[in-house]
Amino acid sequence: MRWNKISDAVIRRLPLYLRVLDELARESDTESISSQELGVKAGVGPALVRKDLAWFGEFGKQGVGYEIGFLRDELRKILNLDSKISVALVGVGSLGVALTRYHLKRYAEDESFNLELIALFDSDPAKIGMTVQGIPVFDLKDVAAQVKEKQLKIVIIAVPASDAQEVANAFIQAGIQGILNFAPIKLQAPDTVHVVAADLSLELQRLAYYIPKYTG
Amino acid sequence: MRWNKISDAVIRRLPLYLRVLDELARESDTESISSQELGVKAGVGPALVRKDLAWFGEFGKQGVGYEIGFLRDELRKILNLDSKISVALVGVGSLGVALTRYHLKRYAEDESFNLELIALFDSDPAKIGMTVQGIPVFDLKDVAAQVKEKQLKIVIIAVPASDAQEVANAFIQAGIQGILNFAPIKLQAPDTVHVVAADLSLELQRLAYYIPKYTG
DNA sequence: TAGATTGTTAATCGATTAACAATC
DNA sequence: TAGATTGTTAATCGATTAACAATC
Repeated sequence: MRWNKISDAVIRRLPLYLRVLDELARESDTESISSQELGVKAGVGPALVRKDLAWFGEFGKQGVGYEIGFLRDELRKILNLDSKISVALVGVGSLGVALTRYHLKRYAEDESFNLELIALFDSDPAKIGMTVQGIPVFDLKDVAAQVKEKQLKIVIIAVPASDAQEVANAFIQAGIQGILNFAPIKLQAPDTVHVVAADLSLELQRLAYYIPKYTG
Repeated sequence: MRWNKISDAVIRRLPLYLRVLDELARESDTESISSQELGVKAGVGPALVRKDLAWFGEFGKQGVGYEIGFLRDELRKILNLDSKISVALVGVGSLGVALTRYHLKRYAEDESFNLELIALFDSDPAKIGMTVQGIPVFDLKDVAAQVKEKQLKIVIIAVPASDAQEVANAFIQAGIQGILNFAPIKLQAPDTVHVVAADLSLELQRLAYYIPKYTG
């Protein structure tokens, strides 16, 4: 499936819809849901819900709404979550380990979270060869070989800012497709590689703007 | 300082500019920077840089640009980062501990990261009374008292999704102003409390969209 | 002064919302 | 059939970019 140039604003709402549908499929016994209801649960207007979905096909029935299980399956397909995607994580420090645990928990609990963390990387000889939560830690030197062998598609970067670009380069070179970056720097990458910034400190600094200096 | 209704799109670029200016102040010996150069370094168009800054005042000189140290100081004031803001974190699991370490590192390394983590919370009696990286762990029952006593303004939520809303309610009740939420649920909060979602699994699912099924 | 760059207004672009014919 | 709700087009809203007079 290939659609031409759908806005990122649309794409970031799809996992939100998917989460609502997963929950409904689990906990509700209703068969269908209207754009109105889905919008309320996702925090989005009903017209926007319909417009977002309409980019990918006609999934609803007039007068009825969307069949929950069907729409969930379609969204999984659209998001490439209908088959497993292999994920790596680099930087087995406390953040890396915590993210590994977090990831495994999401994988276990959320049916639509079809991203499987199967390889960790570090440069510390004391860590290489270990397993963390059952996942092996490889030498950073083996990135190229492992990306190829394990068909790794996405890498989570949890190394210090000073190492992040170099590490990213190694994975880009090896043919990774997506990067989730926790280091507080802007990574340079070709247009073919999608980079998502998870920059905690920027978010906190932004939050500070909304804190009135003198409360009360 | 009070400006009326400046768009969130503007606010989220300010910490980015501030980061560039901090780096320039440290590593460069030039006095000033043009909107052109600042834009390149922040990944933003020059006209947008000027428009963003112009919301808050006239900080530049025609024909010259912006004086780096001055603009940095002004941005710190605008973002309320010119004086310390007290931050709490709840959920002293592996993610909470990792975020604590991450936070302390940012605080030590980044001059403009004036958000000080001074209190941790958990409900596990085995953790209450401990310190993590020198920061005390309090009982969740003491939220109200500690928020008041320590003037806590922001809380980082790193508890399981099932507990997140309840925990958020306790902090909201106690008068917290901002929440950074790592739990994979949409928190309900009054308009007076600013909530930022740090939802790792949504970001990864979004990234999956951009991964072509068959590579090569 | 001449060249450069700001702050700001007008033009453009893109995203959201409103409205409604089609139809289940 | 009558009521409800989709998919889609048109209207609105908001954000970014272009252009340029003011001025350092």
